[in-house]
Amino acid sequence: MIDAAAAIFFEHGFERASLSAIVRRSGGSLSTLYQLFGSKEGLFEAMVTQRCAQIMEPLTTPHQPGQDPRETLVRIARGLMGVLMDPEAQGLWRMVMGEGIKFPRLPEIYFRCGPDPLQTAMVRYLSDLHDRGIVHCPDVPSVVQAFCGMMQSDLFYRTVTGMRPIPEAAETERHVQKVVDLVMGMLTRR
Amino acid sequence: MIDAAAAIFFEHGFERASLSAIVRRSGGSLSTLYQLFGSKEGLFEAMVTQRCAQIMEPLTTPHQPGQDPRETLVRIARGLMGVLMDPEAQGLWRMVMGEGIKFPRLPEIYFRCGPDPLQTAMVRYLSDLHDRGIVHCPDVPSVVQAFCGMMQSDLFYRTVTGMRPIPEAAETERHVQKVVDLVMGMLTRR
DNA sequence: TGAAAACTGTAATGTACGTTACATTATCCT
DNA sequence: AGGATAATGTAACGTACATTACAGTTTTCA
Repeated sequence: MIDAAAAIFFEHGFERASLSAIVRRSGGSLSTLYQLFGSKEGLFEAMVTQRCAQIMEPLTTPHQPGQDPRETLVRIARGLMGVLMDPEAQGLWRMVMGEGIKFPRLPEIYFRCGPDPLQTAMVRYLSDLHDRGIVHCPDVPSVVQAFCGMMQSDLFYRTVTGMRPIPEAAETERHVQKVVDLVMGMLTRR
Repeated sequence: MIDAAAAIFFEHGFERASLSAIVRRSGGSLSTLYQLFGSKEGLFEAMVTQRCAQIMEPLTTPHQPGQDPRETLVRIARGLMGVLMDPEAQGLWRMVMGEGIKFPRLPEIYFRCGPDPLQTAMVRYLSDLHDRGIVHCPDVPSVVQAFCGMMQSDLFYRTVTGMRPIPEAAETERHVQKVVDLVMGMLTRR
């Protein structure tokens, strides 16, 4: 039933999504829906909570400090790119941005599941590299911020708004390489 | 009347905004609204079109090639930051991201008024500096993308979703300086 | 097996709101 | 001034939909 809710909510938005449509798709009954979630908002929150954890899960994998830094960054960037270009994750993003003011718990859940773990893991990883003298980076948080910001470029915004289709793998890979190049420049320069 | 529509739409979103509320606020009459705009969607589009041009206007100012590059970048970054942290612009952003799928004309209008002019102007400016040997930058578009991406950091996302209040001027200025530092690093390095 | 709990289908209720109709009033132009 | 044009106020219409009520059915499990 949460799957059906996700599909309908992500496609139409909160207000336009009708509970009858969700029930029709999920196969359950309206009564059970109210039994389980209490209200439309309850179902919405439960769905977002579940999907946040599920969609963002690839972003929480820790990084082994022994590997080549560039390869590690590329791996992280590819994982992030995969999430950014996932149609369901894009629906979730639109929900968080569009309904976040009406539902303050949405941004909380989103940041706690996605950006926060990714950024703390990256800060830990890069700080470790810096401490061991492998890279020189006096301001790790800023570099991590820069990395995340650069990943979410026009490519992402134009896709999430439907202005262009999901890009080919080659195009996302080019973007990954470009961002990692720029970040590596920030790490090795003096 | 467009002012009232903007206030109500930006605060509540398209579906939750009621035409009666807009009329009550604007002082006009429901009949005139339909006379002028034809429907709720018509008013919405007219409002977004008007506000896009108005809000994004500071981003379209051209740059004099004679000035110090860093100062120019700081000036651009401050202007962009001013727009990003403007409550009305944030409402517009939420509309474009949240309702863009239902209203494909919204992203079109938005990109044409905001990101597109800013980026082409910056590309022109930096290419000129490169051609004249003032900076070294073989891939200007990527640097411009990086600049725009870094400006829209967590600071912006957490503010636009209501997770934190509009930041103090000192905080935005720190962010401006940090981004410009990183971009200058991309321009001068080898 | 048999009762308790959970699930289902359908109908009813209430409400909010977009949209239209229409009669009335104000504004403009020559 | 006076007719044409636009603006206003109000009421009505229709619809979509969240929510509840209730009676019937299935599942669970001891």
